[in-house]
Amino acid sequence: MAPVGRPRSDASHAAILKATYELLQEEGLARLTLDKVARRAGASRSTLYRWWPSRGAIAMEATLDTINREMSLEPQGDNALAEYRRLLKSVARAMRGGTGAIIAGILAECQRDPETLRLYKEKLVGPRRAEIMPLLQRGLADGSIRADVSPQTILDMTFGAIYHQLLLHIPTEDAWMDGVIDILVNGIAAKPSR
Amino acid sequence: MAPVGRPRSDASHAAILKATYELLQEEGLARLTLDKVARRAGASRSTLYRWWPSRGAIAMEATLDTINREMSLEPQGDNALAEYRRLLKSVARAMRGGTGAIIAGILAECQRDPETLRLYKEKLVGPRRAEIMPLLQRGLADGSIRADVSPQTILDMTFGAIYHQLLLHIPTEDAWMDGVIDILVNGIAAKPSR
Amino acid sequence: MAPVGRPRSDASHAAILKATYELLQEEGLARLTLDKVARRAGASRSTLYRWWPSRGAIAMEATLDTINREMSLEPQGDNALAEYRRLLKSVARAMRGGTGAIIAGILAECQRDPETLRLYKEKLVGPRRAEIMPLLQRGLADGSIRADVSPQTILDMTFGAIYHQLLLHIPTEDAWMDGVIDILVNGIAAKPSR
Amino acid sequence: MAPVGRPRSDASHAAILKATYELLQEEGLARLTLDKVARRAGASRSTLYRWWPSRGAIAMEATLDTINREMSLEPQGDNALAEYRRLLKSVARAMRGGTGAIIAGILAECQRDPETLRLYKEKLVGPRRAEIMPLLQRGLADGSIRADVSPQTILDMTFGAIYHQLLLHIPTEDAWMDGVIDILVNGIAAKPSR
DNA sequence: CGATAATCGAGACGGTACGTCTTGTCTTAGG
DNA sequence: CCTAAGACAAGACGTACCGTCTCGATTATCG
Repeated sequence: MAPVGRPRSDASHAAILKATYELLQEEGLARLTLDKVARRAGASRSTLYRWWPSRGAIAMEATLDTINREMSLEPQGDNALAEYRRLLKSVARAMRGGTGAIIAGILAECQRDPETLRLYKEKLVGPRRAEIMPLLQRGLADGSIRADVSPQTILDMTFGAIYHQLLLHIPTEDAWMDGVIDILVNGIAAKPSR
Repeated sequence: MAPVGRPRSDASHAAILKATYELLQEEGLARLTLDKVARRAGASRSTLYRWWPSRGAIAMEATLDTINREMSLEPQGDNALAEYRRLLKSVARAMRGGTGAIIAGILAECQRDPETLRLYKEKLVGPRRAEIMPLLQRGLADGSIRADVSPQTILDMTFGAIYHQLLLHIPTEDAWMDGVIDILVNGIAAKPSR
Repeated sequence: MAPVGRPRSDASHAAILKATYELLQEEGLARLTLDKVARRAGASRSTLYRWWPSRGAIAMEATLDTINREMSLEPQGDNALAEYRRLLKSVARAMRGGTGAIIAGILAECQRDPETLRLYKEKLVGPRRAEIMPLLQRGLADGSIRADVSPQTILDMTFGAIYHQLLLHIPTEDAWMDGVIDILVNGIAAKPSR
Repeated sequence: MAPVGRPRSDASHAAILKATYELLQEEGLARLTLDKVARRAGASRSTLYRWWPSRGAIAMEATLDTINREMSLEPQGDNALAEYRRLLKSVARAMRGGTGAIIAGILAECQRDPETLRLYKEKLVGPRRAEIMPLLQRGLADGSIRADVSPQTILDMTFGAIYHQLLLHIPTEDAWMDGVIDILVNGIAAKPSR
């Protein structure tokens, strides 16, 4: 049963997300106003408020595609730790671009608006972790990762370190990432001989 | 050489910081307005603008005492790693209170105002790290910490993990902190036999 | 061609003018702030700024009705000079009330804001003069006013005298007005026998 | 008995008046702030407040010399009306320059501050009228001015007309002034034959 | 086909905070 | 006692966004 009334305009929806993403790259989330988005998208402010609960929500949806693409990992046959190492370096690299700044902005927005935080956890943190988790599970299963560490904590430390740099506007250099990974892998790797 | 003109009012200065701290605890930095601060402090807005460059700067100064007190570490004679472990748990504990939320707010403010970020690094991150660094240096010196890890990176990972939880509004439970410390210490500890 | 967007609120518009007029009577234009107007009118400051370029403009519009009503002249069949005499006394009388003080305030505001001066000439001086001019023209036509005086100058002198008293906060008493009219009429009346 | 303490600084006093006069010419009374005066005069704001009750008072004192000089009339042996005519034209001419604008500003200021109005009447209107009055008295005495007109009213009309033009920022052209004088003199001149 | 209903744009509305400016008072040190 | 310097409380200014609202116009489904 099709809904009654004029259907939602896909063109408008897309234009809004496009405008938002452009503005995010140009000025960052802190300087983003819904009015500027609406004007650039040729939309009206009411349309924005109709479909999104908050500025953070629009920013998140506008960035999700990019984020997912840049961070995505096609699993390769290596052992878990090697693969994890490769993954982290690709994440760090992705974060050096504009995407890192956008995520930092979203994280900041989460401190002003609980709804944005909720969405952030649901749409960004959750899926990302769900994607990586199997890798760590595999490591736990095959014994390459110590059995007594929580994979969640591993992820907390990983993303914590990366995001902390982002928030301080310090680029996540490869060398730095190597250091982090080194400590991390040493910390979680099962000790062969004990 | 005595300064000319009416001297700065200590009473006003103190009242402003007090009012700011109270408001930070009650509503958080996101809801803090200079007007509310001025009104509660019995000060005028111009006085605020005279002495502080931004909202973030006031918030930082108002919180610095508390932060420094809560995070301070009186060094004890243990070995470096044990002491570090104790330190981190005390930090995590401090962050569970209102102070954690305030710091998360400041970190968010840093994303909107470069000056606040500069002050944050200078007044908060710098001193804190300078305070802890000797501990890690001691560990490096006595061989309890692997010689090939950067103490800066250790701190990045430590605070990164803690602050990441803060930003996601997840309390830094003792058990979680134990897990982090465990990975960290294992990751940085020199392996006795290899 | 119907205007697009939400239409202007007449209620708000009226409430603003009403509030302005009340405040003008209570405290005068010098003490009038847009904030007080907005608050009393239950409007927002942005609405005021949207529709009026300046404080003076609001004050003028708010007073125009009253001024026009109080100064209006229903022409009577007398000869021109007699009618002019009656008109001036009615104007002087009107100016003894609060309206005179308001006009003095507007005239003062004109010295601080060119736009207000422009509006004053366009909305107040112009119409008023246009209304009176036919009377003087009639006098000129029927020979009761000397042909070599400019009606504009007559008006300059008339209103100049009255407004000068207003600005010095000297009530325009009937006796004084009689003196003015006497000089004026003698000065402009055609001499029958020469 | 000599007064105790540091004597009033004439240099400061003079510098303040000079700075005020310059600023009045450059920007007008409406844009004049005591702060700008103090800064340009190298004085402190408290010194201004010590010696003058208001902005208007400083402006008035700063302008009085100029005004008195520009408007001054050295009486000549003509008959009263001819002399009055000459006087008015000189006043009108003086008012075409910056002085006219300054007086308009003072008149405006009088609407916001009663003290300035009081001073205006006392220091400016009074002396000026006292200076001209003998002229009119002479005319009354020698019968060239009608006995039944009040000299005060004559002055009201004269200055009223001139100031009204000033307030509307209309230059007091010689031709216009001639028209005014013509009406006035005709209005007040004793009719030889009746 | 016409009624109904939801969407869209435009833009006005009441609010709130901003950062700046000016006012009049005060508190120093020093002449 | 006066002066320069300058801090202070107060409060208005004009601007910028916010989230809501009220329109006319558009575009679909359903009777």
